[in-house]
Amino acid sequence: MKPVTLKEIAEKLNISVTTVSKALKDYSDVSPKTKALVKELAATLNYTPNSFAVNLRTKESKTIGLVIPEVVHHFFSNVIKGIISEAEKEGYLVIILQSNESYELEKKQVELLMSHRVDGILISLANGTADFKHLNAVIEHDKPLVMFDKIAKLVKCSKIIIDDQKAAYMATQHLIDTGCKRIAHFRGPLLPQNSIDRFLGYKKALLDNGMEYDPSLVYLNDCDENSFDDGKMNAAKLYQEQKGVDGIFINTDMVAIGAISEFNRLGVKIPEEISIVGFSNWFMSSVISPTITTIDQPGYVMGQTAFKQLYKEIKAIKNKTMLSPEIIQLETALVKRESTKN
Amino acid sequence: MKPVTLKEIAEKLNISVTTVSKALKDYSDVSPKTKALVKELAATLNYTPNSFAVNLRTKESKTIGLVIPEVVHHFFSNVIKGIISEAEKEGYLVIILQSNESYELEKKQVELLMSHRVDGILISLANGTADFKHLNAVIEHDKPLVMFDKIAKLVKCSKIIIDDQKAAYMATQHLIDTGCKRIAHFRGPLLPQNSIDRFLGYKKALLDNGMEYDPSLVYLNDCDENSFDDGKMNAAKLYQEQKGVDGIFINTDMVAIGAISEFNRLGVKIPEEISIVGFSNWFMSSVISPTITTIDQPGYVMGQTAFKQLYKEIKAIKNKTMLSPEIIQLETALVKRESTKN
DNA sequence: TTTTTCAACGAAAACGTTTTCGATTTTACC
DNA sequence: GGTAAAATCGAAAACGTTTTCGTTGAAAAA
Repeated sequence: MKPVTLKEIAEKLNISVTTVSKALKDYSDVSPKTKALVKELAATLNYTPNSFAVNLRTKESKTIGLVIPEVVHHFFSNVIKGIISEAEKEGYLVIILQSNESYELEKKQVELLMSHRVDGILISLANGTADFKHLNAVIEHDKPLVMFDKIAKLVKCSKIIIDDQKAAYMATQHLIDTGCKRIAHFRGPLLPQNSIDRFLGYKKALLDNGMEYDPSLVYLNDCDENSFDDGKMNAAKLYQEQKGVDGIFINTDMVAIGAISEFNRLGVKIPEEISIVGFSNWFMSSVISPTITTIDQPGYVMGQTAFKQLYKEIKAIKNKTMLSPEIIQLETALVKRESTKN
Repeated sequence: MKPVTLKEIAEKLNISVTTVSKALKDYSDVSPKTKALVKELAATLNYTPNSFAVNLRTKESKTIGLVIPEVVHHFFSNVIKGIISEAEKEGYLVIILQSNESYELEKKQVELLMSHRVDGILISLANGTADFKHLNAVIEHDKPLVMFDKIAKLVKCSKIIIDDQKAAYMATQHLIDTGCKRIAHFRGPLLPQNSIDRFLGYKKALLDNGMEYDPSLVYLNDCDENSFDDGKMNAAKLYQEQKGVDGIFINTDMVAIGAISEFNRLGVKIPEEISIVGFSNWFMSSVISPTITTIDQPGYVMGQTAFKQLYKEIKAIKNKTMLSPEIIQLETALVKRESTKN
């Protein structure tokens, strides 16, 4: 059962392929009569343009690539959903690839997308990525690239982010406002800009409130991941060290959940003995006990915004107009729940 | 900065496009010398074949489509990951689309994928899907189609599933074994095969153990979704009705979490007063308090298996060999936790 | 030497579409 | 009736590959 082509329609109607093509695209130089004829036959034959041929001719595939560190992740799931839904509105399809937080893999995936000639690339960096040649290569090939969430400041492209520093400041300030005197920070992996900014926000909030900044209260992760077990381990360590900590600002809800789980096990009361603020506002943090005070990170909207920006740039390149990169900051909000006092 | 083509390589080397193409694909009728020459130049020029042209010529895109009800979902995230990772091994890319549990949208998405001429389609049905014309159309166009998790028995294609009935039986049996005398069931939406089979397993376990099956203890969902709020509502309803229920087998962990949250609020002790078994083994069910006894549903492996089967069928169609549809059942296991007695 | 075989290459068609540009016909205008 | 303008169509090139089938020249066999 072969797919029907323009040629077949043309032969059946005794007209040329050219006219058929034009009729279907409502060119002004084909008469209303033949247009009607062509469209009718096309409909009954169930004609669909061969997208391979269209791609070759138009040099675009109406497909974009998306590279994220991890698919199984509440935040990124929401981003994916935002991207897909927005892309669909413009007739774009989305190819998803993961980097597994590995620079090597991320590089490979970007190159794979380039060789498949997607119309643009959306990326959130792996925690380990410190070299940006693969990204600059994309830009040099005149292919639109938009980074979101985990970005590299050094790459000249549009970026969709939140103000991590401000959000972290807000989170820490809330701990201070609710009476915490000695506040620790679980900061996650070393490299990504996110971790750095959240740490800076934490530090700034302390200093602005005339509190001491004690580096020994900042707990790093061992690996490049923000995992449940990291939360447990850091919580256990903090408990052991007995430094009089009464509040923790934690990099990610997943880690916060691990910490809470460990504190529950150890019999540490939350928020009475230790208050906790997480980051991301996963669904999970609203159903765990105690529910977690956290920073709402708008994943869905970030996905939408990222695609919209990419789409703008795709169109710009088609029209050969230059567009300078934009940095778009999305709003975050503190969500107060049971893991902090009020 | 235009991409380099075979033609340019040919001109630089003063040979024909044909020979260049053959050299790169190691045809036997080109001399080792020219092969080396071509390959070297191709490497330095950073040649990558124009996939649009290759697609048009070979009539395949090395791309498959995936349609799922919902992206933001722990189980489906794992399936996606399994599919992507397996697809990558064979050089396939994955386009993801959602149906939002809507039949209309599902139909549209399938047609969209067909018009983009993917090499095959993987699908997990929307809860509302009761008509299968859009799926049969795929098969009639000789395009491989594999269904997983939420399937339709009536469609003649390969299916990757778990034995829902057996798993539900196991779950219910566990409630019985741990002393429950009056067991309710939250069954989820009406239509999907999953719900039906899990319900049947529940019922069979009761009868096999000489217990009464009471239809009034089966709670349906209002809408086509398995939501947190459904769990809360059904739990509240069950609490109000005071039917002496001491155990519940719940369709999905998400609903179970809602129910637990409501029981916690109402002061109902779990598992002392009511035991609960969920379904799916989400990560969340291992961190909530109490942790939930549940059925482990292998999402990642299901994704891998689904792609492998699709790949087999893609190859079969290329070789024009017939392949009859396969039904592959994956193993599930009961994960005992705190929401049931022991 | 002549014939046969084989190695190495290239011309050309094909995949199905889009678009430019020219050709033809019809209509409008004086 | 003649010319100009507008309406309608189609030939052909192009996008970049892949693959079939011939062609050439040289080596091997006779």
